[in-house]
Amino acid sequence: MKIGELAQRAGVSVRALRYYEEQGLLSPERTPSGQRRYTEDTVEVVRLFQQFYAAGLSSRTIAALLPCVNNGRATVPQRRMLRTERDRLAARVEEMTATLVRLDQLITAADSHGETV
Amino acid sequence: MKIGELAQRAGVSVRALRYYEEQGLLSPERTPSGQRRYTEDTVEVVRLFQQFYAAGLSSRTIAALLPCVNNGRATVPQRRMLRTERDRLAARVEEMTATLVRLDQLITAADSHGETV
DNA sequence: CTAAAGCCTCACGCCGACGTGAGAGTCAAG
DNA sequence: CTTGACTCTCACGTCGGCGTGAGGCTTTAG
Repeated sequence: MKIGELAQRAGVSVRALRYYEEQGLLSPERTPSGQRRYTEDTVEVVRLFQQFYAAGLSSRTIAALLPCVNNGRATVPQRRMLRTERDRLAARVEEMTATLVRLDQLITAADSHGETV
Repeated sequence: MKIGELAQRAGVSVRALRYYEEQGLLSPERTPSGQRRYTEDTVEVVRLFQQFYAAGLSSRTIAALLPCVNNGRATVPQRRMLRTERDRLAARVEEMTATLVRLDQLITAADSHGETV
């Protein structure tokens, strides 16, 4: 499929797709005239990228996870990477959960303090 | 206390403290010569800021939460803000947890695929 | 008293994930 | 065969949270 359709179906901008390619995350075929042609599975892959970006992973990190995403395979150091990133993400989730608790404390404090200030 | 001490005790840079002030997060007293003087409680406040920043909140958002942080009080719209931000954060935590699960899937897939590729 | 350390205010630099034209080629429909 | 919708490649702009000097006062230790 062409870049416009992929963009729409994956919920990102055309610019973003070109950027992902620049970062080594996508390598679409090209027509003789130079236009990009993507396969169906790319839709899901791009959505996964979005999820990773949203989780705070960088292009570099995502690029490093690519062998797993594409093949389901990975060398030993790649698997170490995977676990490292997993742990990093888990730590961030814990931090944010703690922050959530703090916010809740602030809310209950504010609520109990003055009801209709 | 002076800015350098606060920076060290709160674990941020002097530049960061000046930046927080620029964003309306801090309003320290000034000596006649213009130097900033902070109170003890500011140490904890700054740490809270760091926690909020780490959770992805912006300066604007943190500024909006200030009345609660400082007074434990808030007007009705401020409390709405608080809840909105809480919900936003909660949503992000859920997203990231989902991403964590995805990563775990990738890991187990990679592990079960080829043991010592 | 003097030197070093710390503080002050500009104000430009950086990085990452794109946005946003500019200018030009390409492709399907009428 | 033209028109309008897409696509291409530069390449600069943006935003947020600071880093990093520059140039100049102030405070503190010896």
